[in-house]
Amino acid sequence: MEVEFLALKDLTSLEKSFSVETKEDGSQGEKENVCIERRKTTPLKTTESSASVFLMSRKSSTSELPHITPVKRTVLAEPWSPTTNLKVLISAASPDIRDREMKKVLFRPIENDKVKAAGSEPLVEDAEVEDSAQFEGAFDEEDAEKKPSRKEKSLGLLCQKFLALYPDYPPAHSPIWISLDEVATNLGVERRRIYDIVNVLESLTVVGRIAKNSYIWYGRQRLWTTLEELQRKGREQGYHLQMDLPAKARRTGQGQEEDGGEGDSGNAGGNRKDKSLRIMSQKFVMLFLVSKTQTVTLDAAAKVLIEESRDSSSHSKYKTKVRRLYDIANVLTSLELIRKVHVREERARKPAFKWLGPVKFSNSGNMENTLDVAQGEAAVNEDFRRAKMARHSSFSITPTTVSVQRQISSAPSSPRHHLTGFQNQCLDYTRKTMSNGPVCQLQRGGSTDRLSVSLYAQLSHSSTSSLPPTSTHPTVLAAQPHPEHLLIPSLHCLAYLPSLSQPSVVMLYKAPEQQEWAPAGQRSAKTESEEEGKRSWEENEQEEAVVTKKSKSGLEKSEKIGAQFQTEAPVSSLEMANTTASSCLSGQQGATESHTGNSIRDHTQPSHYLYVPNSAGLNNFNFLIPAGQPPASLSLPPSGVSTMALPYVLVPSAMLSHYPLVAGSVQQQASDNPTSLGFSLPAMMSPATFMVGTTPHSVGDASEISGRHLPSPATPEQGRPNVSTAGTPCSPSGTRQNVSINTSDSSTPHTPKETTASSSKAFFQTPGTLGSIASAVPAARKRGSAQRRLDIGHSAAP
DNA sequence: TTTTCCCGCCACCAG
DNA sequence: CTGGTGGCGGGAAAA
Repeated sequence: MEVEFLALKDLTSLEKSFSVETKEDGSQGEKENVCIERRKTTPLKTTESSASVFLMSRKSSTSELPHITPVKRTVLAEPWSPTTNLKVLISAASPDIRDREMKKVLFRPIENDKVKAAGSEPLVEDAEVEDSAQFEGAFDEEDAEKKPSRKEKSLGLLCQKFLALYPDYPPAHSPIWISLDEVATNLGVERRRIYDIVNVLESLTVVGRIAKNSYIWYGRQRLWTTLEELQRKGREQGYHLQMDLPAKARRTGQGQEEDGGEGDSGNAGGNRKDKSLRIMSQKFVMLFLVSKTQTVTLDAAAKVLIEESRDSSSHSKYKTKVRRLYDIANVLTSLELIRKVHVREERARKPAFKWLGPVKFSNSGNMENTLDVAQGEAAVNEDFRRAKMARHSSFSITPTTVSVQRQISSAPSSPRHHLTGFQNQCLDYTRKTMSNGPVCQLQRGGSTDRLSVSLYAQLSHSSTSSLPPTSTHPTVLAAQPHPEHLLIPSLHCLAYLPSLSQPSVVMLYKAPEQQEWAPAGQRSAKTESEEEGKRSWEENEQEEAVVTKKSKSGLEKSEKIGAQFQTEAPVSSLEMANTTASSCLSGQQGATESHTGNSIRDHTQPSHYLYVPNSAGLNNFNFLIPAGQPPASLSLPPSGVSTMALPYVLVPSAMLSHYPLVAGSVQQQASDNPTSLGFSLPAMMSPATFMVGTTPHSVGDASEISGRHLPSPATPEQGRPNVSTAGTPCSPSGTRQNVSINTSDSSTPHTPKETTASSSKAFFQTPGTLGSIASAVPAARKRGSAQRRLDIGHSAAP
């Protein structure tokens, strides 16, 4: 696994190399800091959102800096495509998100520019990239305007990214550890935000708390069981009655649960604190589960919750509750358990949410572990499907991808855990994907078969974890384990999104076989989803929210494109993406032909691609590297720096972002984006070769960088394999080499630290693994400390 | 305007 | 204390 990570990193690094210089800015490194700081300090923050992540590593050098001004960097970072890409993918998965994504996408280039302007960087990247630059220019136009909008920072989006980092169904035997610090760092947000997400996830047992800053990722394995329990509890409590009641009537017996209730769900340690968000989340979910309509209005939920808490339900209380519910709803939406709708009640339409998850838990309770869940379940339960539908799970990251594996390099990092799980997951994902609403539409397209393209993404950042010591992460150990598996699964996997904001790399590949996958059940699911989609269209009112948005925002474009196959439905961005990818792989030409995915699908070309989001330097371009390919293309020199030559495809990020590119319908895009995209895929894809410098590992560097204790490779923790080596067999592509890419050295002078650090470490590590620490930690902590100071100041000062 | 909800202050708590 | 958590609500961006 690690390998993979490494690989990703490497990839990242590659990117970096391009842009290398960015790193040099010292400041840039820490996004975290940046993020944090910037907010306060600069307005710039706007953009920031998540993107920044990767950079973190750099920060290593200066632990202190963090606070300092990172702004520039941030900016830089953010804009990037990586994030964007994610978003895109995500969006594909879920419409809502999509919208946001779309919007966002547009601007990144701009941002980049801005950044440049900011001056911090050097831009070298640009220079290097030059070509790209040109392209960029083109793209820029499109981007031009966006900025940071609030949406980019939304909890929902953040949650998506978070979810994308881990597999829905991690292997039972190898738990995935999560370090909040790392996550925060990777996602480029403050910890505070992560708490919000984690608390909700914990309430549903998607994660379980182990210790401070440490959580275990359960994914959806326990979710169904938890939901079932919640349903039971909800009934016991009479929530269903309450729902019906007017407002206050209910009160019936609520008291009991309150805090205690949740227990099983997962909270490990009971804290009273848990109270609110966690409990509130469970109660909110209960309301859905006991609701006949499976639709709950915020208003009703808030009232019910208020009563329980017995608070005085002053208006302010109500307001506060509603705010919290929005937070929860955003997370649940990301989980695809609910979706926003509007219910018109008497006079007006009220915001409400509709449950998309399972309602009947026919199976005996424990599905969780079962088989590996996904498959079995999927097949079996409709409910599951439903749940799945939504998700963009596809995005989830699974780590494993081959590419990743390969890499490994040094980083100590972490978390490979994911990997293990993958296999299963992969399957699942696909299914999900299939099933998912968004995707579902494929059928229409006529292509029943989907291609399975998988995207693997990785985080580039190195988050180096700050916590090295933590130690506890057993997971680590586990994780590594069997690279092989990884590979296999990968075949099936539809898509993995890069989890992070910056996925450094994404692998796209098409499954060789075509599958028939969708078993009847799934199909049905699809159908449903489709139907839903239709309804929404038809129905306008309620659901529309989602749908509409899509259409409005980016969708139109995509849809148009997609139209060929589908109409209304939200296009499955994924497909689009897939298509694209596949097309690329296959030969570019296809794109045109295949407007639809079909053609593409047909192509069997399996190919794996490594998708390298353009990072800083190349704003607009993304590289698709045929992984599978022949190694020939790649060569790795054994020793440290080596350069690889890879055939690659440049894809304007913009395009990627808008899925549209895919189909060949460049035009459409064009329409959207005014100038930019001029190219059609085919064109875009021109293959080329590119050299990447590799550095074997930067691990050391990283450690150095951080200065911290970082264990660096050696880290005790886990035994993670560490590093290097890695060699995991990568899969299909076999080219692990690519992976290795990493590095730093590459061409630029840069600071190794940064590069390495960032690149290498980060990826997924889990919880404390990496040494990255510095970067990550600092930011968070610093921030925290800062606050503290403030706090202290208060208290003390007086 | 209203709906959403980001942001981060600040209280709490465990170590 | 110190640092991790997370309640809470102001206020501003979306709708």
